[in-house]
Amino acid sequence: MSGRRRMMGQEWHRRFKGHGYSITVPRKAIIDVLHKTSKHLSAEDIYLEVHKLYSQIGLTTVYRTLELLTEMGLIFKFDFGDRRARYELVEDPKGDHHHHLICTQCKRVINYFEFIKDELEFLKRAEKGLSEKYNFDIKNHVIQFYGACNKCRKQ
Amino acid sequence: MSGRRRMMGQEWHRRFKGHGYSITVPRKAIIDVLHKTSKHLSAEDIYLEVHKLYSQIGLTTVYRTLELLTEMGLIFKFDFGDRRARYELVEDPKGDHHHHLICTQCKRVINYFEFIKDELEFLKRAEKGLSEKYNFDIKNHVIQFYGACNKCRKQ
DNA sequence: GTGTCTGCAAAGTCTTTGCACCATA
DNA sequence: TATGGTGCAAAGACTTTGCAGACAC
Repeated sequence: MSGRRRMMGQEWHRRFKGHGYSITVPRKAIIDVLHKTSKHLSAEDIYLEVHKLYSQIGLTTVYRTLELLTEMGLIFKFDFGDRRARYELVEDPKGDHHHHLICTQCKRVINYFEFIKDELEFLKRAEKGLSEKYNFDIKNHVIQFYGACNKCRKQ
Repeated sequence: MSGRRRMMGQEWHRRFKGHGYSITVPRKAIIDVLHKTSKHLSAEDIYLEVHKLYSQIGLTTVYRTLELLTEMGLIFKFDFGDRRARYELVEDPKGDHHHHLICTQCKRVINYFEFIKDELEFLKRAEKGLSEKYNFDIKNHVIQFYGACNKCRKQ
């Protein structure tokens, strides 16, 4: 794995400009927070974190930025069943591609990193076929497994 | 395809009992609505539909039933980006397994039915491996592709 | 300089909860 | 008949919107 794939400052800049948006302090701060974690943060989590460095940045801006990033396909917006949206960088901070196991009872979410190679083979074919058939520009994908976690299945 | 796989009355009954719940008129009505569509209905959509036959059934019951069914793993709860939850039977009404292409710009959702066989091979391995490693009882899975639909990519 | 972005406060909207009554097993 | 289910109304919580001032390029 030569060359770090994760987007650095310049890259974000380019993407923002490409979409006609400008880079601002709040937006950069929010991206940084997402960069530094592998947790599934809610808008408020992010707000609180950003607030430590830039106390003047408001929750509204966080929501607006997250919507922007979601639309650009730079972050994922999840709904794991507790009723607040959770956000995650599409490009994992550590460069590790992962997906989720979600317990439908206790709502616990487990990140898993296995079977990525198997996944790739399948995805390569599917993405190619689907984007041609539906004329759809596929940027990202999500795979989730639902069921009962070790604690809940005992009950 | 011998033997219809979709759950009939008896089967739902059994599953409800298994979880300690009872079958009631509202619950059956809600399941029926989901059975008869391949659309992604919101709680209110379902309420309105159920209301045609049973005008006394309230929106609250719809929400409570949907939560129950989600927890039991009988339906999926999606968040496609407009801000209301959408529900779908895990076992497709027509018996057709499908997944979604989601446009992050206009929020359009396309059901696709291709590559299910490829998917199966990959899933079989992943599910086995993951459920063993995490001691997780996998019941369902979701695969989604995000990007720009044919209309939005032109812009 | 000009269009975009931001913050605050207020409003929205989907979803959940409290409580008394009713239905299921 | 006892426990769980339902409906209504009210509350709750996350998220969005309006508007004036500030900022990016």
